Amino acid sequence: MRASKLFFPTQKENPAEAEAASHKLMIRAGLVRQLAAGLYIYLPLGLRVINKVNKIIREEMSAIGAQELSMPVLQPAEIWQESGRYSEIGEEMFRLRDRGGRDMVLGMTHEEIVTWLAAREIRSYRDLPQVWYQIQTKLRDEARPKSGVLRTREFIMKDSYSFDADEEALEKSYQLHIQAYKRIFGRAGVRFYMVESDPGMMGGATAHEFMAPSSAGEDEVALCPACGYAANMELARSQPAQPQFPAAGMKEIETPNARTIEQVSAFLNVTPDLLIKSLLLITDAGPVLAMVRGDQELMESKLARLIGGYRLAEPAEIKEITGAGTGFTGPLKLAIRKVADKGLEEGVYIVGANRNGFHVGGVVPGQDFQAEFADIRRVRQGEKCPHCNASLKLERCIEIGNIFKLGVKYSQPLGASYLDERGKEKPVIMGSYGIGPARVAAAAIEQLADEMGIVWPPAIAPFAAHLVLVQPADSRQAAMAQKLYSELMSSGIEVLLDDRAVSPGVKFAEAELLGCPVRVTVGKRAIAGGAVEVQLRRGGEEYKFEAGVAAREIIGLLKTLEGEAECESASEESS
RNA sequence: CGGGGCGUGGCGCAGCUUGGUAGCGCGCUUGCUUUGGGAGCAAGAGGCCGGCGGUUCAAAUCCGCCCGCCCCGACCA
Repeated sequence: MRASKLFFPTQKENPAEAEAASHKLMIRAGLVRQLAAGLYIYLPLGLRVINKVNKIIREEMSAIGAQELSMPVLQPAEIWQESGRYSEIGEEMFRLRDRGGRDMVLGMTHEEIVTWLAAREIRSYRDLPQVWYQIQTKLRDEARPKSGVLRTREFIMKDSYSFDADEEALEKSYQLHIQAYKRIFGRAGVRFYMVESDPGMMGGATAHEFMAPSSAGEDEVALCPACGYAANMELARSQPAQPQFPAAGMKEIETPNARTIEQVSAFLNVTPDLLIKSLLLITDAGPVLAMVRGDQELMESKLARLIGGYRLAEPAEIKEITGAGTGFTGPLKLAIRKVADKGLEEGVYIVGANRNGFHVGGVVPGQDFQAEFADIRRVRQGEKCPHCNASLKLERCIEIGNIFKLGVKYSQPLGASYLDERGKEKPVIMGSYGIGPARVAAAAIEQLADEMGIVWPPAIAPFAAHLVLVQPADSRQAAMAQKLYSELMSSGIEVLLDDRAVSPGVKFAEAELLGCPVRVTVGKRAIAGGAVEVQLRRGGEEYKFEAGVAAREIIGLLKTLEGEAECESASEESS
């Protein structure tokens, strides 16, 4: 491709609305343009990158026997009513009506549709297993689109769906996907972790996420550097250090005006980990008291899995339910549902007395009050791994892929069943597996970019080589560049030839901004010395190759680069 | 949905407090020069100041409503 013909509107300055590095650079390098909140146009360079990612995905999906198909984005609401998600999912789903007045939706995912298909076409155990996948547009009316291409309302997604006869076979499909995903992200050149995750609205028991470490990410994961334990914070576990507890034996303590954990601990001159933080919450089923240790925080998603949706009680409600003002809430003599963090099962604590100006010391949970004990606290950096006692590390990540064991969540309501060897009808056991190609590209930018611009992993770069023709008007330079260009192209190397009549500074700066793995310079030095200069975008290493062998050398260099750039799973790297 | 910020040529911004001629840098066009790190000189083009309404002799500027975009939080297959 000649730069003089390529549409790649670059910008020197960062766009005002961009925050994330990938967002700024994708706009500056002319990869994307924003149409509206969460809606992006992919320009030629951006599309090339997405297509590279998709090509890797197709190869690896095909390698595990998955078959590509395509499904409608516009879908009848009926199917979503049958699965139950029409009412479960709120405003996040785009809903509309066709001219005949039928309720329709725009697909945010395709479990329902693919299961509808399976219900009609899979009849026998002989038809199983199947893995079908699609790389298609999905739509979600996101509450808050953000960070450029990382969270959008319309996006391309690879989704695959496995259909198996039983749990054992599902496990096999699941493992195959894990392998494929590791190969895909590895080849794409992004660092990633595979972590345990919350199945959420997808349903099912087991789920994992593939997480690319980046400060631009929205998720946080807990990682054990020793045994490899890795989990999304939504369900990560830990063993916190236990403090020295005082003797048991309840006694009321006067704590005038000491309401917060800090105030009470300062007033009584004890560390916050000897207190219990009691939060009064309101659910549809009435008030719930949630308790965590004074120095810890409630992990709201963990609690929500246990008690459903909730909100904090208003001061008036606290007064009404506990009989005291805010800051003196505690579990004693309170006849409502109580959930205490598992870490509180042992120890002796100070709790609110449900009486203004008082706390109660020497309280033994499980003895002085009853509660459901469950893991509802937020894991903190440095706490001990639940498996091996090493210190956990917390890291922000971009979710680039996820895999779920769905079981019969969709096959049952939508009637996807088969006849087994004995002629008995059984539900198909399903799994679902997603990858966001745009997130993979953005994660690569986040992880590798420098002050000058993007640094693409070779496998997903829009071009393998960026050939800078310094002075197109000089016929000797033009001829040398043209020859090299043709040689590389005929060997299947994708080259961007910068033949524009702009100053050299612009060409070099833009080559760095675009981030292709190697830059080849043909200028007056190449004419004088007979050798072209080659510089690696990543690391900046420079080479000189004689004009006659330059093409061959560059091809060899690219091959080496691609091999080197393959990322192992980041978690395996550390173990 | 709650909280905050922003909206002025294509991009980045100033002007708004204290109402009166719309400005800067980059980019763009033309010409000449230049050509290994975002070139120089000269001449130009380009803006219903997000929208509607109000106050005023007069509104980018003051007031009200609305819209859009970004950030934090809630939400998130």
